[in-house]
Amino acid sequence: MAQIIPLHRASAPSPCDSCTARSLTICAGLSAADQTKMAAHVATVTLQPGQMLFSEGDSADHVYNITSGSMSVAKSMPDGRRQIAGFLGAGDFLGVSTRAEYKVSAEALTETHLCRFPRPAFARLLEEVSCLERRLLAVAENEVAAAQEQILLLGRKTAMERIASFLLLQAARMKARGVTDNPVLLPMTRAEVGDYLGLTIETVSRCFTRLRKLDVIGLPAPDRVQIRQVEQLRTLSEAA
Amino acid sequence: MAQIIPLHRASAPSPCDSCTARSLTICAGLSAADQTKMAAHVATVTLQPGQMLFSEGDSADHVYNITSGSMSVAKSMPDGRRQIAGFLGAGDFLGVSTRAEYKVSAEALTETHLCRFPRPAFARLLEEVSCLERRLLAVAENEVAAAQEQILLLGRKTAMERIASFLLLQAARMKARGVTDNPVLLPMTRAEVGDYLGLTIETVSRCFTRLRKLDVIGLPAPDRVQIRQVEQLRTLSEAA
DNA sequence: CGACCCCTTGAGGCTTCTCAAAATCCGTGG
DNA sequence: CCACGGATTTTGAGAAGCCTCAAGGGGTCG
Repeated sequence: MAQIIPLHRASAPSPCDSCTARSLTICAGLSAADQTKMAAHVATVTLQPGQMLFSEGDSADHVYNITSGSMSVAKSMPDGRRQIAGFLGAGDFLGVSTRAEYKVSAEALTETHLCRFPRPAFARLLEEVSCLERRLLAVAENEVAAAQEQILLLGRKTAMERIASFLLLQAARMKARGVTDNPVLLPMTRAEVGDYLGLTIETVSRCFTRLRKLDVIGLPAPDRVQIRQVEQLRTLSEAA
Repeated sequence: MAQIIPLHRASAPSPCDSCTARSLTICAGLSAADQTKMAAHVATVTLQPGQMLFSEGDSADHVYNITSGSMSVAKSMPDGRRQIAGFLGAGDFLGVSTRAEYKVSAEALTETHLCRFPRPAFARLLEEVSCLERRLLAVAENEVAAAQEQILLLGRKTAMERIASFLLLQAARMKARGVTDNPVLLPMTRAEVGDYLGLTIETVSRCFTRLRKLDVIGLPAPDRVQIRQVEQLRTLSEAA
């Protein structure tokens, strides 16, 4: 279980202009003038593994953009059952929705750096930077498509199909980010994979073992998955 | 199983200005001039129950807005397993995502009327009507939040919890639309409820029966659910 | 070296699915 | 108005997949 550490325990936000220049995807392609406008409002936040950025029900005061690292976005039930809705990485947004409260919790998986915008500043930014809205809309549409895929996975796929789909998805995401996609890196624990796929850690572990015995994957380390037979994995991701 | 009827078998699209004036939510609050701009590009489409508007993989040539009726948005697997990602009603959008192909199928549950925008016209509209993008962003954010709720339901809730959550959600949606929210109307079959909740029709039916025997709900007709004990239903929606 | 955490493996139980059949609803036509 | 046929819903019995509970490795860090 993740520790819940108040945000102020994280390294204090500080003025930041490098994040816009480096890897804030939203800024890629913006004019220099627009980038400057954004940088003026930006602060950085650093989180250690297991630290919460915000929790379900917290007042939604800020919008965040991940500079580096990886996070999970989750919802919980009163009895402790948890479901991770998605994993986020560099360039992804948190808290864009215009609500009074966050509807999900956000937790760091690895050391993570974020850009933080106070909501009013972010709203002003939307006015000033004309193409920002278009970008956010495209991002949101992608999120919807990813969520629909996840809904199919959770509603209709078997444990093995979920694991196979997950590995392929993770590989595709790494490739899209320009990182080596084989072996696949899993910056999350088995518990987090399970909470993402709607399974228990035991079932996740058993599926990995079965895939290894079938020689479809290799497991050089618990957080490293060597894909040996992509086609077989693809078949397993939708075979009944 | 829904019949697959090519779109051209539906009533032919025809010029439409009434739909913008009446219930096209996107237009509510727009200036008269902006509404006129939109109407110029709009055609209407009418679908009968079971008719497909488009299927997964179809070329995404149009954007739609539902004027009246209800539809389902679904994804399928090669072996026929189907998962409904959501139900849509008056005011909801279809096909906003800027992709070459639709990633889901859209099917009418009841007789449905839609406004249809050719994609290029819709893109122009985004330029011309300044507040449209903001609206679409808000809509997309709501879709993401709804999808996350659905992900929690599919990943972690029991059959009974899913049914209870579904009934409460359906009641809330009807209330939001200004329709009577008790009894709840279910414009979809048990098969569609099952495909939405990741269950079989038998399990859906058994849960309804159990709720009826507990006197939590009444079933005056298969498509009508009288909620007798809201609090009990709320408890059941997250009790293990 | 030992404690802790995470991962793996095993045995048994429970929820849900599958397969099958009966009951109900609904539109059609006599 | 009633009888009929098809589709939908309900109910039942048995099977299967995943979860729960429990114990045993393996790695890391103090």
